Amino acid sequence: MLSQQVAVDRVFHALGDPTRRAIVEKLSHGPISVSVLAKPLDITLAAVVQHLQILEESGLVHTEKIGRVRTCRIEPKGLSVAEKWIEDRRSLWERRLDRLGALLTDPEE
Amino acid sequence: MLSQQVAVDRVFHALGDPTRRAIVEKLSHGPISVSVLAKPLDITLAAVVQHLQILEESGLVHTEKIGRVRTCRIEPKGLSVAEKWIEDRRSLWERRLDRLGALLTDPEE
DNA sequence: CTAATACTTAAGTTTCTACTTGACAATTAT
DNA sequence: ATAATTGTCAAGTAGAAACTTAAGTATTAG
Repeated sequence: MLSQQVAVDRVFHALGDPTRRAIVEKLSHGPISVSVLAKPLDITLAAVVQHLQILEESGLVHTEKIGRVRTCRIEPKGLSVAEKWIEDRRSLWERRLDRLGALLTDPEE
Repeated sequence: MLSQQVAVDRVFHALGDPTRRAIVEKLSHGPISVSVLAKPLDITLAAVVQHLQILEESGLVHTEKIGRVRTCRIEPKGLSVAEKWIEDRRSLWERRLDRLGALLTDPEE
């Protein structure tokens, strides 16, 4: 069971790179092979494969090799790790503002 | 007017670093000064200031100096840039699955 | 006035990351 | 069988990023 901390680290590290985000963007339109993925990205296929490894380890992408073709698709659970982290921060911040507002309009402590 | 593309790049780059995420986490509990922020992070104050510059340029954090103390607080708009990017990917992916499901259960094209 | 606090800035170091090259393996097409 | 396609792997390189050190500035406390 991978700690949530580590999962968050990996997901945000993965999304920190613009090329990897471009890959996720592409895959959000549907699954495609590694070479199709690589074509518009002006880096070598080997570099794309390295990005895919990071994306897969982070849980953002799932890949499956059939014959000589590896097909890649988005793993929505990966994205939700990042989404949850953000929402948690926001909710803490907003709760704090609420408490502060309550204290200002209704100062009974 | 900062292009949305650049904003997304900066925000995800900023969130890609664990120390900067720790800073955002701390700040989500309320505004604090640079030195208070630095205390639990075993890096020098200078390093923290450098992270804060990146966080501020990305729009995730706002700081204000009064006297000799710089107070830092979260800027929720920054987080929403990241949130929106994620939600956009997810919605594309889910729409695609819907179309696919419709085609399977109701194949009239 | 002096000392302590709270940063700020610049420069240098180290560590990490993305990328390339080149050789190779497996699968599919001719 | 041979060639083309699709991807894999390891090693090396260049540039970016994180961090430190050291010296300096502005503000506040004693």
